[in-house]
Amino acid sequence: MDAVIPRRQRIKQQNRQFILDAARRVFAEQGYGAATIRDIIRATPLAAGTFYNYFTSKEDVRLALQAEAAAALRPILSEGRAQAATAEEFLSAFFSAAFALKMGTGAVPAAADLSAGFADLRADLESAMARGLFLSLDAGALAAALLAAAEEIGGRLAAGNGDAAKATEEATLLFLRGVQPPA
Amino acid sequence: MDAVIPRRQRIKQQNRQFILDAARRVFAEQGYGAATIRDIIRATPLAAGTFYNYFTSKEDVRLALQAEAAAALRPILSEGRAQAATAEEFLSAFFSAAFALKMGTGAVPAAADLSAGFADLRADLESAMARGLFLSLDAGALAAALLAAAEEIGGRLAAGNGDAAKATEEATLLFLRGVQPPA
Amino acid sequence: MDAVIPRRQRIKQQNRQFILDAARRVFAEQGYGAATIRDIIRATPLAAGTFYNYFTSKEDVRLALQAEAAAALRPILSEGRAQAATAEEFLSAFFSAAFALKMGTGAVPAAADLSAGFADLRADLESAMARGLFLSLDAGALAAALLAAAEEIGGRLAAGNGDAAKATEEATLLFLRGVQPPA
Amino acid sequence: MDAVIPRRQRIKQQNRQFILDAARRVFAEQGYGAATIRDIIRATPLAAGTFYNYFTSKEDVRLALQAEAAAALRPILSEGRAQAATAEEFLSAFFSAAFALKMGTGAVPAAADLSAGFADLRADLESAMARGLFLSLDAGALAAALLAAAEEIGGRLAAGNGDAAKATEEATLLFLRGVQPPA
DNA sequence: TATGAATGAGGCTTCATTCAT
DNA sequence: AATGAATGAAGCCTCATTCAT
Repeated sequence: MDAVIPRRQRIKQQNRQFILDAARRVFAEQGYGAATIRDIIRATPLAAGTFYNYFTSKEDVRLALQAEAAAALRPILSEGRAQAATAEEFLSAFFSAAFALKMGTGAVPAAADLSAGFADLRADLESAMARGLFLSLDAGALAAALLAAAEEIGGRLAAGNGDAAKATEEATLLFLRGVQPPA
Repeated sequence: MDAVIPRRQRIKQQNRQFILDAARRVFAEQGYGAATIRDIIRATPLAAGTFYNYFTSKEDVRLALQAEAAAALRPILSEGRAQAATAEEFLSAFFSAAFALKMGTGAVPAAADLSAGFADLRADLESAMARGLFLSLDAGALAAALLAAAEEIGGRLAAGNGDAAKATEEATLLFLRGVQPPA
Repeated sequence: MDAVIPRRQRIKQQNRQFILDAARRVFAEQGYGAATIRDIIRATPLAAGTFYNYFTSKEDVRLALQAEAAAALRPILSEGRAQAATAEEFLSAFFSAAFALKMGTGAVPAAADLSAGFADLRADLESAMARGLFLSLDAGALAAALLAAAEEIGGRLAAGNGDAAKATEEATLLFLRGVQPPA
Repeated sequence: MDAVIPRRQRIKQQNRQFILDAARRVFAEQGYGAATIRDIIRATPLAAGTFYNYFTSKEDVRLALQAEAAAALRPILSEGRAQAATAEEFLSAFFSAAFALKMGTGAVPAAADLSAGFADLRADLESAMARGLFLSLDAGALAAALLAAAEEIGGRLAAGNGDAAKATEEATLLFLRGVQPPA
C-alpha cells in the first residue's frame, strides 16, 4: 500500500515547489537583482500573500534554490571525477557533465548555476593533485577557472548551436595540454 | 591657440560624466538589475530631472558605460598581445592586464567588466592562431574561457588576498601547458 | 456534590480567557487602535481561526474586556466609599483603591482602565452629596475629574517611582480642601 | 509692496499644512493608533507619494502636530496664569482657557491636546507655590491632575452641551477649596 | 538647462477572514 | 471545536517620470 501522505501536506509541498520553480524561471529571465517577489508569484497560481507562508524574502528563495541546485548537481558533477584515473578523464567527465547540464539535456532542471558545485570541484581537484593526476596549482583558482570556462562555453552551446561532444573534447584538451603547439 | 570650449558645453560634459561615474559605482555595488535611476542620481550632485537631459533610461546609461569601458579597455588589453611573439607572452600580457584592471591598479576605473574586450580578444586569438602561436581551437570558446577565467580569478584576487604576479604566472602556465604533469 | 463541569466547556472557558488576557496585554502595549487581531492570537497558544469561535471582531473583545473590568473593579472601588462617613474617608478610599489598581498591587489584572468605574463613582458621589458629605457640584464633572486625576497620577506612580500612600494622602487633601493655603 | 514669496515655496507650505490639518482631523476621529497614513492623505487633495516629501512617518506627523499645538497653546494657556495674584485667579484662568480650547471657541484649531502644555503648567505651578499662592504639593502630580480634569470635563463640555462659564467656576472652586463642605 | 516637488503605478508586507481537514 | 494555510484587500513606501519655475 502506498504511503498515505496527508492531503494538506502534499499541497504545501506542491506550493513550495511552485514558488521555487517560478523563481528559477524568473531569476533566469530577469536576473536576480531585477526580479521582484511579485514577478515570482505572478508566475505561480498562488495569491500574493501566500508567498510569505513559505519564504520571507527574495534572498530566502535564492538560498533555497541554491541548496536545491547543489543537491541536484553534486552527484552528477562528481560522479565521473571520483573514478577518474587520469587528468584527461577527470576533465572530460567534468566538461561533459557541465555542458549536459547547461544544455538542459541532463535530468536536472535548466538554468542550473554551476557555481553551486564549486566546493565539490575544488575538493576533487585537491584530491587529484594529491594523487599526482594534476600539477599542483592553486586549487581554488583552478576550480574557479574551470567552472567559469564551463559556464561560458556551456552558455554559448546552449544559446546557439554547438556540438557538446566536440566542445568537451576541445575544452578537455585546452585544460589538459594548454594552448602551446607541440614543439 | 587652445580649443575654446564654450562653458556651457563643458558643464554639460561634466554632468554627463557625473552620471556615468555614479552609475558605474552603483551598478558595481548593487548589480545592474537591482540598481534604480534614483540610486544613480542620488550618487550625483544633480537633481532628479537632470538625468533625463542626458539619458532616457537605465539601459541607455549601461550602453554608454559599456562603450566607455570598451574604449578604455581595448588599448590596455590589446597592447601586449599585439606584440607577443610567443603564446606565453600573449597569455602573460593578457592575464597581467586583466588582473591589473580587476584589482583597480590599472589606470581604468574599477569595476571593469572584462566582457567588453571579447571581440578584440577573439580577433587577437584568431590572428595568433594563424601565425601558429596557438593551437587551432575554436577562437570564440577560447576567448570565452580566457575571459571567464580572468574574471573569476581576478575577482578572487580583488576580493581577498592574492598575489597578482603569481596568479598571472599560474594562469599563464595553466593555459599554456595545461594541467597534465610532464610525462 | 460539586458542579460537574463538562471537560469541553472547561476548555472553552479557558480559551476564551486566553484571548481576553492576551487582548488586555496587547491593548495595553499598543493601544486599542493600533492592536490587530493577529497580535492578539499571536499572544495566545491558539490558532488564528480559533479567535472567531469566541469573538467576531476586535471591538467585540474590547466590550468583553470592559465588562470584565467593570465587574472586577466595581466591588473594589466601591467598597470603601459606601461605608465612608466623611468626605475624607470617601476620597481616601477612592484614591487608595485606584492607585493600588494602577500599580497592579491589587487583586485585579494590571492595565485596568478606571473609566469602567465611572457610572458607579458618579452614583456614589450623588449619594454622598445627598447625605451632605460633599458640596453639591456637578456629579458627572466631579467623577470625571476624580477618575482622570487618579488615572494620571496613578500612571505616574506606576511608571516611575512613587509612594502610593503619600500620593493617596496628597490627592485626598487636594480634592478635600483644594490648593488654597489656609488663610 | 507685499513680500514676494515665490510661488513654489507657498505651495510647499500649503501642502504641508494640508497634511497637518488632515492628520489632526484623522487622529481626532480614529485615534492615533488606528489612523493610517493613507487615511491622512485621503483627507487631502494630494497624491499618495506626496506625503513622503513632507514627513517620513505617522509618528513624524504627530511630532509636528504636537510642536504646532504647543506653540499655539503656550501663550494662551500661560497668559492669565503669569499675572494671577491669587490661586483662584490662577485656576480660573487655567480652566477658562482650557475649556475654550476644548470647545474650539478659542483661536486655536480644535482637537487640541492639552498635554502639550504640561511642562509650562508645571513650571507655573512651581512658581506659584514658591510665591505662596498654592499649598506646596507635588507640582507634577498637581499639573497632571489639573490637565486630566480639564481634559475630561472639557471633553464633556465639547461633546454634549454645557456651560463653560459655570464649569470654569465649579472646577475652580473644586480645586481651590476642595469638596469639603464648610464646617 | 537645472531644479525638485507632484504624481500615481507598483513592489513589499501584513491583515482579517474563510474553510478544508 | 481547533487548526493553520490560502486569499486578496489594503497599508507602507519607493520608483520613474513629468513639468512649472
